[in-house]
Amino acid sequence: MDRKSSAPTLQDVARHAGVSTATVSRCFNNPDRVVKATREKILKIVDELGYTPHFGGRALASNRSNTVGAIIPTMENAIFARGLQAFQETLADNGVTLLVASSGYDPERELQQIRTLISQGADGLLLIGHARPDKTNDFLKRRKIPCVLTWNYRVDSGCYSVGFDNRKAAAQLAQQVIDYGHRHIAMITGSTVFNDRAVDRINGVRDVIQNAGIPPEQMTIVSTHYSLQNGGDAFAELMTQSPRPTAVICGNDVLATGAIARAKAMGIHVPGDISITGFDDIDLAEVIQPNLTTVHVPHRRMGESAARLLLEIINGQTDCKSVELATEIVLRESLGPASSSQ
Amino acid sequence: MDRKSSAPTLQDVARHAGVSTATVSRCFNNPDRVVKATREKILKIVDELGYTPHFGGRALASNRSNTVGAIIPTMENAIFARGLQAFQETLADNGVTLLVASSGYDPERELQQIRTLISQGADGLLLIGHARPDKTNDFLKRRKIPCVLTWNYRVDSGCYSVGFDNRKAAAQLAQQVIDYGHRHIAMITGSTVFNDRAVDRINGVRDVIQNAGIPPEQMTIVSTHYSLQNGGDAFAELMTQSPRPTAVICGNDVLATGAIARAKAMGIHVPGDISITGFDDIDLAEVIQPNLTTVHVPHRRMGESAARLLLEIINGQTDCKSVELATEIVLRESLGPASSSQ
DNA sequence: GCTGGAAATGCAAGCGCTTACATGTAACAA
DNA sequence: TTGTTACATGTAAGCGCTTGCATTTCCAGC
Repeated sequence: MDRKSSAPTLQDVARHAGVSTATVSRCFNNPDRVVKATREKILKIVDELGYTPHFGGRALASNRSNTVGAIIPTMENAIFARGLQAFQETLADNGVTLLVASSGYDPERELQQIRTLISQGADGLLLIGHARPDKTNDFLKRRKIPCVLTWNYRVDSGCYSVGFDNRKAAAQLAQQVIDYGHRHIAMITGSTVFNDRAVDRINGVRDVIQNAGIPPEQMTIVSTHYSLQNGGDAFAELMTQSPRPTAVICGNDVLATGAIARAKAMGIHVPGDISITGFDDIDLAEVIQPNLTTVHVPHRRMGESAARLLLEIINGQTDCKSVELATEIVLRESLGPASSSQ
Repeated sequence: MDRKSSAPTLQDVARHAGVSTATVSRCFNNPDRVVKATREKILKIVDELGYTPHFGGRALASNRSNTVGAIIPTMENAIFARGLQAFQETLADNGVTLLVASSGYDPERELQQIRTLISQGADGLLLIGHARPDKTNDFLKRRKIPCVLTWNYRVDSGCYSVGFDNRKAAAQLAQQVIDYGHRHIAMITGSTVFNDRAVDRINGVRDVIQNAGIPPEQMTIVSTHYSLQNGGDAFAELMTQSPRPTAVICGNDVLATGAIARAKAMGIHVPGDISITGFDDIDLAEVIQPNLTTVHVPHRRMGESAARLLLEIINGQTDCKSVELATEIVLRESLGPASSSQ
């Protein structure tokens, strides 16, 4: 890499400015410990040379990288994008860079990504959810890696978390569905393997159903990967059932949108013939016809809070607190009264 | 950071394995230069200790980071997500890690991000589009930073690029609009400041309009930031014009979707009263009612090609070639014949 | 059992930076 | 003037790793 060989170093700056490397270094890290005239001279040279500090050297010498990592299941869908964007912005405001990797919902790959990010010098990590293999948890614990788990609030896991109560939120939504008179309810959910959000949402729905006197085993659950296509396919599968459900509760807005699109294609009217609900309240939810009744998740606030918490942990503050955020049911068109055609 | 102090080092591994640090290092970087028995012994220790190489040290010593950076305008919308995901996957297959930052369409911030990523040790960069301030181009050139510019194919810029011809694609789409009999055409576009994609798309439309004998200055162009809300607002603004356009060509699918949603809210029928087109062919396009006529962009292939090209450049291959990808007009419901009501 | 040479391993010099400590300098009180 | 203090700057020792070169080990061929 001849780029590197042509990159100016602290040395170069020091030489040109006629000072020692220590002074240049201080000029960046403790500006007030360098007298103004010197500082200006140095900064001028820095500018002329186009000097940028070398991360590796810095990390090596200071044992600090000012970098944190985030591993999300996928970048491809909007669910995580907004929260991540806010996370990144908040970090940037504090001079911290974000490294992003995506695991494709694969725990093995997640561990590998964690290792990579840590060896890249990440001072801390943002991860999604609490469910992961022991191997991963051991690694995090053994290395004492500052870590915040998001998208699900949980206190028992011994880790900091910023998120919301997926079970409660799903229950609230399910209660609405029940209140609309639905008794035959089905679910389309993402894979539940190492996905505590999905599991909690299912359990939330189960809680309510049971409470309403509906035998929980009567609720069909189709599990699939999150995509419009899969949401549609799962919906079609459910429509072969008899008796046909009058409401389909989907694990997220993507699945729900796929389901609605398929319903239309099958000539099934939503919500006239069947009600469909989502989760997340991404843009899609407001745009699809009929609009999606869903659970609004404060993605941006979640990202910001996670960033702040992670920075506190990294800085060794002792009074760090996990944050539970509230969600909100958004009633739109896709949920209506149970059709009497059953 | 006590994490660091507790992290095992190459030294530790070497000591435990009873070999020198050089051997351990070689064991990772030139496995065949270490005899099998030794290698196995070392790997066992590595596993026991949970050793992960320290990126900083490695980067410092080897002058190579196996990391590339990408700076995208925003993570919040799906446009870049899919391409980036493919980019990342291809890199990962080659043992390279991706660092992502987003600039919020701000050239100043983009430069700052570039600096950060480079000092983080990025061996190369993926950037969006070709238009940026001289300052930025100078920096890239002076540092000889391996770089591929995407989302727009262009040969003149002296940089490698992987993308498509925005102007031609927009022209093809506009031709369709003309062919449907539209004469009063308006555009909603993203900001054109340092956004060559937006500029090219406008020019593509202009080319065709002019060719069709319509005075180009007759085409109203509303420029705004990409968001559903803004797309809707811009659409409402256009509807106050007289004569009212019969077709609105939008700079991307997000704007177009916002426009369609607003049209519905205003009681304007698409495509009966007015036609609307998009660009990108993101998921949204197939899901919105009416489906969006748009330009399909091969996002995943673009990401993969960009990754391969960037890796070649970094590895010093001499026969690297920019890649032009084809786009495709996707005719769906939102484009129809010009209404005769004018 | 030697010898020569290839293969395996060790040695040690940095890579660019930070930082504890040493040194130099100026301002001021006595 | 001298001693004291406070502050600006310099000196140099690593941080964890790679790698050119030196050294050791091993074994084929005699």
